[in-house]
Amino acid sequence: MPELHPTFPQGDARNAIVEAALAVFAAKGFHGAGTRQIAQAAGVSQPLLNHHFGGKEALWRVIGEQITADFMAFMAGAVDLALPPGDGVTAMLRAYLAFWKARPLSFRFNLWRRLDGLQDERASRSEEMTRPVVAFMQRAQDAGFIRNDLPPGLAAIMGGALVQFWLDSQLEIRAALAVTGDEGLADEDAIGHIVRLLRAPS
Amino acid sequence: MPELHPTFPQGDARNAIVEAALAVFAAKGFHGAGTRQIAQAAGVSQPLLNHHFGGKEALWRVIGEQITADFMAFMAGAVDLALPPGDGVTAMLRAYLAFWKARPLSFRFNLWRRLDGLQDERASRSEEMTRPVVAFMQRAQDAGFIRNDLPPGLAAIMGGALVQFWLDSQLEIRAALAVTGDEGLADEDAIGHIVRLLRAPS
DNA sequence: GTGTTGACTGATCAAATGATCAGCAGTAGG
DNA sequence: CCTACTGCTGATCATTTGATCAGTCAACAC
Repeated sequence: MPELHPTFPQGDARNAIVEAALAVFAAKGFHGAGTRQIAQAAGVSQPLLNHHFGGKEALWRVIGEQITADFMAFMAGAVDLALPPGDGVTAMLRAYLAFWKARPLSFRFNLWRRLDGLQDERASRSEEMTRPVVAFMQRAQDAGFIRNDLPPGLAAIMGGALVQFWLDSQLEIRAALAVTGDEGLADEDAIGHIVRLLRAPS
Repeated sequence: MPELHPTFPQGDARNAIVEAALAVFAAKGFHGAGTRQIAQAAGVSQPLLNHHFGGKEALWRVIGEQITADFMAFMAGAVDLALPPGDGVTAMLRAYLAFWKARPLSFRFNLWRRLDGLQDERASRSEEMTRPVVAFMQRAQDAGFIRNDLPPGLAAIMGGALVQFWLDSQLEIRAALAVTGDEGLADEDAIGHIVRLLRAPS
């Protein structure tokens, strides 16, 4: 089952290359991944990769854009403005977590991308990704659900950061919990804790 | 001014290599960095790098361990068990932020390391790094300063995660704040917000 | 049939990689 | 003076890198 939405309906080899490249890039990053390894994982010859994408860097960029597009589409469907603020915030964080949890390779690819990527690309991307979320958070804040002692943009992005952290650092989290003998937490518990941090004190 | 504590008192070239390697590794990661580029930045010949460290990978490991050691030493001096819980938590987060803020190269190196590094290395490292912090957080929780509706380990590590996020994502934070016309925040404001999230409701 | 187009591959290229080796200079010990 | 050792370098190694090129093959148009 492919992690990425197919780029071309019938482009068999092409999609195979994209999926294989995603896996290799996610594991070793841009510089660590070799075109031959990608080609082998895709079951095609190495020149074919250049034939379809024009080069390793272009392939990298195609994958990155595909992930962003998938994410935007998913979130657009998950953010429901009709929901009451409380449920809405929870649903949003839950969707965010579910999306990446279902796409571990894309998640790791994005981690690499953040280190490699150029600054301006990063800024514009985050701008477009956070805008709707911030607006939603402000609404929840106005409704008295989210604490109002911090800017809505910060509340929104901190929620995202904590979910990101939850996804990224299971190892560290488990270690920290073990210090006091606590056991691991389920995803739903994590969402609950994060929402509670952001809630207005009742 | 070197970012790393000198490894050898008089090892002139050796320390130059370490500093140069830190810079190049931080910029491009392990696979993106070339030994020739490191040598050139250090003002020495490329074979000298092998002569002193035995290889690129060993050099990478030396730097990583040096950063961890510096961090541990710094935090040990910054965590003051005599402080009242509230001030102690604030001081701890402030120290954490100050340490990495003063060492942007080391910070970025560590980001790379987290992606490259082997899992077991990661686990043991985080284990040893978080243990004292968790213990401290539990004390602050018992004293009623930190909210008690989440495990102390989670409180400790979430505080760290938010500071980390603050350091790592200035770009995204600025973008999110701009959506509602808010301007940037000072470090001290960030610390304040983070502590407030973790505080017990009064 | 012929011609054309596009997907695809094996062979190969120039460049860059990390590592190695022989040797140079300086210095300390005898 | 000789030896030994250490810090250091230029030259060079084998390997791997991403990219290119010529050419095969099948599908399709006419």
